[in-house]
Amino acid sequence: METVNKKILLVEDDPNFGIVLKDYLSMNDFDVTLAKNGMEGYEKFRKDSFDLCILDVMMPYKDGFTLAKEIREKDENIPIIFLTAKTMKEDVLKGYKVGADDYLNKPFDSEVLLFKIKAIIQRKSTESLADSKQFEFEIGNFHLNSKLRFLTYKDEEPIKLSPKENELLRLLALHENDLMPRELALTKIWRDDNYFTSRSMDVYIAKLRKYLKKDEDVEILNIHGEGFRLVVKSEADS
Amino acid sequence: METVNKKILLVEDDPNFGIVLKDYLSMNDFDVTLAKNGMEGYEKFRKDSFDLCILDVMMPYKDGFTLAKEIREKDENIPIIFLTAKTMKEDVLKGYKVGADDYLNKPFDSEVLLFKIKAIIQRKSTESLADSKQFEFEIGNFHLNSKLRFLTYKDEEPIKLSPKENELLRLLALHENDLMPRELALTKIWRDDNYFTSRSMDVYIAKLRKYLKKDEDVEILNIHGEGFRLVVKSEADS
DNA sequence: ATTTTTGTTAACGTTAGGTTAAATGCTTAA
DNA sequence: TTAAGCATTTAACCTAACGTTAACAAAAAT
Repeated sequence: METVNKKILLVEDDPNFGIVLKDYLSMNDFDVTLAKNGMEGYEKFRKDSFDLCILDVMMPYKDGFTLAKEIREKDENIPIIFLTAKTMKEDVLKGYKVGADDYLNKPFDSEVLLFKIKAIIQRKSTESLADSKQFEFEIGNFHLNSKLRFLTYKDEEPIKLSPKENELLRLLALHENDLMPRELALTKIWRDDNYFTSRSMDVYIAKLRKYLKKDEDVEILNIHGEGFRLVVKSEADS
Repeated sequence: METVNKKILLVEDDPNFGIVLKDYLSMNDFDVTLAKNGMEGYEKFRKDSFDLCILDVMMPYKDGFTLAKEIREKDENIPIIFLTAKTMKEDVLKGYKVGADDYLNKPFDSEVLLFKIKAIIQRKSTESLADSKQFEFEIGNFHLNSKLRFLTYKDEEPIKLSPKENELLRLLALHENDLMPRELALTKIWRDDNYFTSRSMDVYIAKLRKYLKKDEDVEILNIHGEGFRLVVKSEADS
């Protein structure tokens, strides 16, 4: 016996494209439910349980972002892939803090989609602790793109982050204004909790502080013996 | 609402058999146009668009093979199923290099036909998705024609690309401004992911960078350990 | 006061990537 | 069949990126 197929909710208003994509995914051992607009998509989402959603962004009545927000209200961890028009770029996506797991420009190569689906499902299944792999964050005046590993301050040139810098900052951002325990970062990022990894982490905290100095409302505080706290002052400010 | 019915052109000179077959297919959700000989078949083919053709081979005036050739001149991808007499065997068919998608001996089981039709339509639709391979891209001031494998900068002479150069650039373009994972290119283009193919890919990246140098707004960035990113600056610029 | 924890910088080793050139493989045309 | 002309791989060498560790300073806890 095989393992049970992963279930995908596909919301796409173009019927031809929808069918073709559905068939293609079905052929690749996914159980696909197709909805032709946001309303229907939400209904189907409520009535069933899925492993992943693929949402077209541009749809009449209810666009993909809005639908995603509703879906995330019900399940904040479900992976979502957006299909966007080629003309739509980062800037647009930035506006919507929905937390996409990935997005693809239409038209796209079907094998690329398959690759991404598998990568996401793989990632989710190995992520023991259910934290969403949200990869975009607003941190004061910074924007962190954790997938492309860069940190942008206002309109300046993005700062490239190393994998460790990136993961650490992301982890802090996920706990914004809250304690991010030392042990958590060491376990999740360094996969080992000892004197040296701990010192290594401190080095990375120093690096991040350097980057974040540009915005004086953002800082990383230490909670002695416990961990760190990424604080953003006056977020809902004057 | 379902997707629109598939349209079938059926060319069959035996009126009884033709009608029966047409009705049977109609009952199974196909839109069937019946022509009673090759001439009529060709006329109807020209005036409408179909998803599939079913051609009797043995017909007066214009046989099925000849008709198929004419049809293929107009549309080289349309699926064709031939209905042949039982006595006619492979040898005969071989002579005609028409590119049949399938052929069936008369008399045949109607369910078999149905099955084959569905299989063919299914196959074609996913093929078309797989090479919904967009093959033309605007990359800054470059134009990539990925089918003819050349890259044009403004009005200059097109640069010829080798197959690998072409596929790699195309893959990058499909992910414009986004991460194109190393692993993806290696899997898709090199069909193997090891140290040497990986180094080979790096060589190709270097080649592409050389071509792309002409436009300083276009560059291929590396994301250490992850892959590459084709960035185009100031696309929606002042 | 003294120990422990944290902050920070610098040095180091390792690995990934950048690039060029040579070697190999493939196709084609003489 | 061989040689020319490609495309592609492999090799070689170099630089950049990363992460760890060490060293020392500062802060916090005891």
